[in-house]
Amino acid sequence: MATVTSPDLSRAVELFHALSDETRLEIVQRLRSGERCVCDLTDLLEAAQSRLSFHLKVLKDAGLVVDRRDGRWVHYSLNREAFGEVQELLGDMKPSARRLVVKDDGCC
Amino acid sequence: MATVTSPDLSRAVELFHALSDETRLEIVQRLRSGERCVCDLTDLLEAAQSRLSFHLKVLKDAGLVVDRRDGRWVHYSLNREAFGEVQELLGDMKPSARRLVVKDDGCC
DNA sequence: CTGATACATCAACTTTTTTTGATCGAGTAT
DNA sequence: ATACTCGATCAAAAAAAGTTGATGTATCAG
Repeated sequence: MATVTSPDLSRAVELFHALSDETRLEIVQRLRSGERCVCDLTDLLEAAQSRLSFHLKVLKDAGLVVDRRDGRWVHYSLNREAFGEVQELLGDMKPSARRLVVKDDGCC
Repeated sequence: MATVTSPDLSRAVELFHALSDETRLEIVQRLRSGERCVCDLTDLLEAAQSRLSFHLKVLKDAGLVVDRRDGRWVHYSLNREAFGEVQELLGDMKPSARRLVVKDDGCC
């Protein structure tokens, strides 16, 4: 049971970073309904192909999406596990319900 | 019931962005156990005061932390609500358990 | 083989974010 | 008042992230 008290902050940073861009969140939205090829996404988002490729790579590197080659198309889809990972991280970060009171003898 | 299908992506971006930095996540960790003044944090994280001030502002603007002035000290603490908001967003983003199959007549 | 299509990658450039050091204001203590 | 501390803010510099257009690679069609 990893608490976020010491665990890989880097991993959390990577995941949150991947989710901190509007284009990437739009991609995620589109993928919610199922897998899509890049060409679909360029149409749907009206974005340049190299731009989408860039963002898909960020998402893929973070593990949030996976790709599947099919002939000359590459289909991307969400990776349920990674999203679970984010939720878990978040659970660890949330202030505990009954939070410890820090000895408040004056301050500093 | 807001699905992430149209809702404020901007808000999601703001929240995820605030969480996508190592220094800020360290701050969040420290605050888990209760409120802290900036001076505590500069000690704990061994970071320059203006640097912490900057990151605290990012967290505060996103609503993830709140501050409370007490004499010449300012105490920061986590805002449980905002973390709940992130969890909710995430729930909306996660691929649905049984995901719709997109008509896959060829492609594109 | 030749041409076309889907996508990745690269380099140059632009924009945004982060760091640093200095300065300012408010609150305290003497 | 004077001096000191906590912390916000600002400007300049550095670093990181994103965009764009061109080129490369693989696959498919003819």
